[in-house]
Amino acid sequence: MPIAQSLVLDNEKEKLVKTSEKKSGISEVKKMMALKKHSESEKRRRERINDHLITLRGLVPSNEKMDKAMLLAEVISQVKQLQKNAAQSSEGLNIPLEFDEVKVEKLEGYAGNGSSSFRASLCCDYRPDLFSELRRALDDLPVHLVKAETSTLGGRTKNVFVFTSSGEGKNENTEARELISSVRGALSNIVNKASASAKHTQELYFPRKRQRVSYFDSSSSSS
Amino acid sequence: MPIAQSLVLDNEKEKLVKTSEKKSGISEVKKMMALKKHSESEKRRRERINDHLITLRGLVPSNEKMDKAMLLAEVISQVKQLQKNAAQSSEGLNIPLEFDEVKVEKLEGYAGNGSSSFRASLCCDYRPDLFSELRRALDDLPVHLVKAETSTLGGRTKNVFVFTSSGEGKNENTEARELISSVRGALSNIVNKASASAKHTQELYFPRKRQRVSYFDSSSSSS
DNA sequence: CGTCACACGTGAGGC
DNA sequence: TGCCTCACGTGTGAC
Repeated sequence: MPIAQSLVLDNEKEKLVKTSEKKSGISEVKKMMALKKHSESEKRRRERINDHLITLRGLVPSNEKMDKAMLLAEVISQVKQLQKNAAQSSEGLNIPLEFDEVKVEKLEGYAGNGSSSFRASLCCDYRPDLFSELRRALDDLPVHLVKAETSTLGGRTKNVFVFTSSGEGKNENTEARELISSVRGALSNIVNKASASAKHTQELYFPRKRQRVSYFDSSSSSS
Repeated sequence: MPIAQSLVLDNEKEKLVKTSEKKSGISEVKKMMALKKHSESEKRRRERINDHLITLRGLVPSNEKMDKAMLLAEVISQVKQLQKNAAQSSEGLNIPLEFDEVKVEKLEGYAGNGSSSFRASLCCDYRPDLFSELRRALDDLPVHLVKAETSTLGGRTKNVFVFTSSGEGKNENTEARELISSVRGALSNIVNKASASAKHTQELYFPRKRQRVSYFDSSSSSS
């Protein structure tokens, strides 16, 4: 179709110059209006997208000077990171596992003063005397408890302790190793005692939907 | 600059016709190559951006059928939500406050199925019967407990529950409001009872260093 | 000069 | 058909 050269776009605003002769008139102007609508609506679309990108720029820590692709990459890593954290704090870390576990480890962060801090966790079936046993065990150890946290779900319980060594020094690493192993031993005893007396092994895990959750007691039938 | 009309774009592929006279030949070819480079580079840029958008599509819960703008909106709310959660769980959430507090709120994130989820927290002095009272109170309420978490520090305790409505619907918002207020009422009762019987107000807050921490019992002398 | 990132207008294809 | 979204090539301005 040799309509080429028939249209020249002026640099003036929306001026349409027709150099050919035949079939002039209405259809052309209609096309133009359609095109105009189209380009305006496309502009709106771009605006919408870019507004969202601007908003996102405000949400990521790193400041202005990033192009679109970098921004999106940042957002991606941000989301991944946050999701991981959320998953950790709501699944991995705080929701009791379905198998028994004792973990003791040194925390790399500072403890404030010189002494290092530790994190111990144990996961087992819940039983009423668990907490008093734990307290007794921890009182007997040369540790300084900083934080205790327990979560209970579906008859299982997970307990996390953060503590520092009581500070009666000798070599730091030696002390840390001894402390870790004694804490681990104490907690393991408790967990093993628990599983020895475990007869109420009902609902060790739950089918992920509509599970009935009892708070601090797996046997009471509740409401 | 009257270079206008000097260039006419043919509808043929990449044919550039110069209607003026001088300087024909090589420079035109160069221009063409430059244009080609340009468009290829633009294509790469678009690819980078779109790849990131694809990745993001995989990270948001809601599935495929969203256009770019909606996707970005989703990402924005997702990021905001996760940031809020992260802030909550890393700051205020886990360390018991030094003043009593009851908070119940609707969580904005999805609960998976239709029903919304809620977060209730209360902070008060620890006392031995606290947990059984809490359990009784929660059993009496039409809630479906998803997660329970308690932390204890310096004779104070903070308890956080995440739950969904039991789903016996009516209007969602109405139900949510009623649920929130009844949960708040129940928890407030417990906290107030606690502070009423509070005589052992020793060490309500601690000087941040070398505090003595008791696990689940602020009054017993331990060991 | 090249190169980069952005906005624009336009064609294609889906409802 | 009209309106939408998307990809493309190009114009432009900043280093």
